[in-house]
Amino acid sequence: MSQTPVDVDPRVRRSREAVLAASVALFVAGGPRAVTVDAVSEESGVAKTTIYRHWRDRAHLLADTYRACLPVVPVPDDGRGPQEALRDVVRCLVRGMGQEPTRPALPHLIATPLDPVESRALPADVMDQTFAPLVLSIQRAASSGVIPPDTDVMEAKHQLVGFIIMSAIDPACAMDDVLADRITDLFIRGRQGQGR
Amino acid sequence: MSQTPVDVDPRVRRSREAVLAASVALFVAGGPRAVTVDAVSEESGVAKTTIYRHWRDRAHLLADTYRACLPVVPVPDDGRGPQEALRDVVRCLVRGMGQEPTRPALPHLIATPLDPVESRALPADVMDQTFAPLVLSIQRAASSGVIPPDTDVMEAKHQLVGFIIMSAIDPACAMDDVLADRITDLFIRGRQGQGR
DNA sequence: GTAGTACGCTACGGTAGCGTAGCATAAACC
DNA sequence: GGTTTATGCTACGCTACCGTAGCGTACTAC
Repeated sequence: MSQTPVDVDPRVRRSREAVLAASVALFVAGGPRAVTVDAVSEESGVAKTTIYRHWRDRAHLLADTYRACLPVVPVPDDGRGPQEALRDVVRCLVRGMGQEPTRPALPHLIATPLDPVESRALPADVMDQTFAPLVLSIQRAASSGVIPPDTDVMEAKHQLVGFIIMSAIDPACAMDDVLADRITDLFIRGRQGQGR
Repeated sequence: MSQTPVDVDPRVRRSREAVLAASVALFVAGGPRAVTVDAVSEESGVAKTTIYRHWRDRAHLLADTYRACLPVVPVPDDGRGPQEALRDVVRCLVRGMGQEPTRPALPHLIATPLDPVESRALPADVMDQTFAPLVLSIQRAASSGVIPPDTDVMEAKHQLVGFIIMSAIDPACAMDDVLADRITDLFIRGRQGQGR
């Protein structure tokens, strides 16, 4: 639903894109609560009735808006070894989280799925998909010995994701490869020491 | 405003506590949006008019509700050295974040201050106060050499806070001293290696 | 050029929430 | 016991938002 096909009536295409752009802007600025159909209509210049011709109700519009705010992280190619793969994923994640519209939307991206009202049309695991490549990389790093083989993958995920997200929430923080590599290094070094 | 004095009309005391308990429950269950004056009135059994006799408007009620959801973390006593002080603070934080009502409210605690509508009566730095003792401990750890003296304190804060918060958001995660100490150890060990 | 279709506009009905007014009741204080 | 004060109750007016209906217009495709 987020991907509008190309071979479609250009009017439809235009409307859908305008609506989604407006709703993303509103979500970023004010969270799910700000994404009202009336506000989206006003902001986008698309009539409210037209919005309802493309989305069943507000919940479905919000679901697409939510997805549009998430960064796309490619699965690691693993060609140059597990450590480099992990490094690449963290870089992508840091860059993705640092970009518009993800960065300013981040707190809302976290809270929305927890809201029983706002999350009505949201699949439970939308956010997880974003971090799936990271989890994969952690598993590979563990099974290849870059970090201990008995590493608790979920714990490691919390460690990395938490670091990244908190950095992204801090507006003073530069979300670049320097930070990404630092996050990766601190992570690996902490786990390479003795003990589990 | 969150602390009702003891030497006050017991009716006032009762009303305030019932209202706050109800609004916290609603906030936990559904975020700031669920904290409507009507819902709080219904849930608490306190008349809406009475609520407005104690809180100027909904925004002020929500501000007190928000504060009531934050854990209180004592400043480290530093008697047994900076490393143990850091360990203690992380333990308190992990325990605090793992408890009701903080844990289930966490996503909303993060998102609410970012919402221009909901945060109307919220001071900008309410959340920061919760982590102030941690920042202090990190600074002491740095100046005493437990971690490198040129440590970026804010970065270290993101690292620790992120880890803790992500763990608390995962309902499968046990928020106990074992986890706290692991977080501290991974943190210190990662920073003790060579390089900054 | 013509048929089909997407769109804009206006006007609804319904609901939920905010904050207030006025008055009766019950509890606390002395 | 009598006064003060907090509370409960009902009923408002106002606003914002949801989702729909009907009709005329403009664009697209062929």
